[in-house]
Amino acid sequence: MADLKLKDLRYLVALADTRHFGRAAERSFVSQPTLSAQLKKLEDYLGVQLIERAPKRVALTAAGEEIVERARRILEASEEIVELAKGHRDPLAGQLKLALLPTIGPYLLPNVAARLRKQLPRLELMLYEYQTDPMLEKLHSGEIDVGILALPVQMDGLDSYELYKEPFTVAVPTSHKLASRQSIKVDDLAHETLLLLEDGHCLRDQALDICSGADVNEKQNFRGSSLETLRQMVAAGVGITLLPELAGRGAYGAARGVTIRPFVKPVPTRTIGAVWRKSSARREAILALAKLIEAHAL
Amino acid sequence: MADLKLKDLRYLVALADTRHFGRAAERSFVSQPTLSAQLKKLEDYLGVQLIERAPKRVALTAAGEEIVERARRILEASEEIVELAKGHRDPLAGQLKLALLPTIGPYLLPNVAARLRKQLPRLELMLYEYQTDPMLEKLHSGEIDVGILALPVQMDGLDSYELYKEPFTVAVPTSHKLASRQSIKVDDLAHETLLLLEDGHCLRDQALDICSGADVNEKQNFRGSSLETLRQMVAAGVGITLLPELAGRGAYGAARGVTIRPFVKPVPTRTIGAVWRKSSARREAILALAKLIEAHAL
DNA sequence: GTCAGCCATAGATGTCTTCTATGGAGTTTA
DNA sequence: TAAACTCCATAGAAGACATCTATGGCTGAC
Repeated sequence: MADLKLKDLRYLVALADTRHFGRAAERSFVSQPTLSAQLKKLEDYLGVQLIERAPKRVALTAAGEEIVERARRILEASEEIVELAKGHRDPLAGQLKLALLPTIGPYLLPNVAARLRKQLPRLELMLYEYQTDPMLEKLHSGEIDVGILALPVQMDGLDSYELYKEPFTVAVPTSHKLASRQSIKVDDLAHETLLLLEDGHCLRDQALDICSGADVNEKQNFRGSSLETLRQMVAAGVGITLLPELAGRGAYGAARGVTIRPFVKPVPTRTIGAVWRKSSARREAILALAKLIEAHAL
Repeated sequence: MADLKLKDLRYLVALADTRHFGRAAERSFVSQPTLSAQLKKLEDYLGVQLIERAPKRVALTAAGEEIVERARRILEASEEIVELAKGHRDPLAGQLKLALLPTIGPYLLPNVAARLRKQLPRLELMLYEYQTDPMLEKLHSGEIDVGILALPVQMDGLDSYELYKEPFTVAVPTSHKLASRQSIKVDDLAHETLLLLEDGHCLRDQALDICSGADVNEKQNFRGSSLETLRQMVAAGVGITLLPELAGRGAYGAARGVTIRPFVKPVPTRTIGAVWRKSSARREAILALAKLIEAHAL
């Protein structure tokens, strides 16, 4: 046997309101026989008479009254679902869980935060910081919607969008001999003491990769836990380090005792991109966000 | 466009539980393509993507999660309706609003109350006392389900069942000359002072009708408001009255100073019946009640 | 590279809602 | 008292839509 249908409940409530089959049918945009027959089926299905049909008087039985009451609640809740869905229709609204690399987040966000609020006002960003591998895991598991990291990464099931190419810069103590140069070659780093982040930070590998040609010495027994740690170490004269350009600019860049110098061409860079699940329903919001960052990151 | 269907919500909840189209379909007793297509239609109708479809991973969007939550509530409530209906299926259960004439109620109920509780234990009787006309009104309006009164009455839209024929008896002061008779003829009432109920009581009209042949005098400036008032007046020697047989028996019948005597044949009687709306859904319970009264009233 | 798992699509089928037309009971009006 | 009207139920036809089986396509695993 068929089961309960919302439509039938609507018919029943319409009848309860009008106490008249014809007008209830009209209100339900169906013919009177349709409403009549469907309500009879509803009674058959429930095994209870809901309606007293008298020539000039339609009334509900006790069972009918109780069921109408619940039917109203159900119909209200079903309307809520529709309304709720309406609220979710705007692809540029709602929560978007965004993760950034620790070497990107604090330096990129100040550049785009204001524009974000203006251009995507209904997008509620939830911010997280993860290193590449945990970020990819949380992306796959659905914990976050989009990650901003250094490309390339393993892309199975993921889509990506290239945001910008970020030049590396060299950070040296202000008193260092390289501080007087306008720009620096990779070979100039030979025999320098290089300060690097701890394992897990992709920036560590990128820096090592850049310096693989030159004969540099990584400072032993030291692993910085953040770029700010590195910066302070450089200021203290312990060694030099490589900083992504964004990290060398703005409020953070002006640290005392540290001088930032660009590389000469070909400037080593890293590619920053946004990554999300191919199957993500937030693709549209993510692309809007990505394009905004692309345009205003640097 | 079609509207929300409970079945679709069931599919969605099944998918939320299993996170697998095939198993959700199995749990819903439909094929996988059916569930797939219906959920897509649901998304189209709501205008929101509810499901992230990835090769090895089915997940819900934020909208999906919220809607599933409400869908669960709706489905629970719809189950409640079915359960509620089940509880109303027993035609011999539930409330039954029963009205009796004031000249019947106190005398009939003691005879049947015990049997009622035993034979119709799930029937919850709500008792009322009304005179004939208000009773018929409340019957038509649906305020009460069944009335017990003296037939015949105006039967438009009503059904009736004859319960019993109630003989009238004569109540006289014990010191009255008629008290010594074994039985009484209507003509014996000639020149007696007759005590009657106030207007509105059908018993008043019945008594007047019976006595219309004899030359009796209704006590002026007096109208009893209940049979008990009349009985006390008789005991006080003010006059005589007619009592329905049930009112002359049992606990009430034994009042001091009052003697009850039967009429000789043809004994005047009134016909007591049950009356209900032709359209009433409680017909079955009413008939069961009526047959019980018919068997055990006298 | 092949295989298995899984969801989407296509086309056919059948159920069930819905319609119009009509019947029948009851009430009101001429 | 008959006729017209109101209102709900029934009948039969038409149409909409959910459902099925078969199949395709994509992905991840061995």
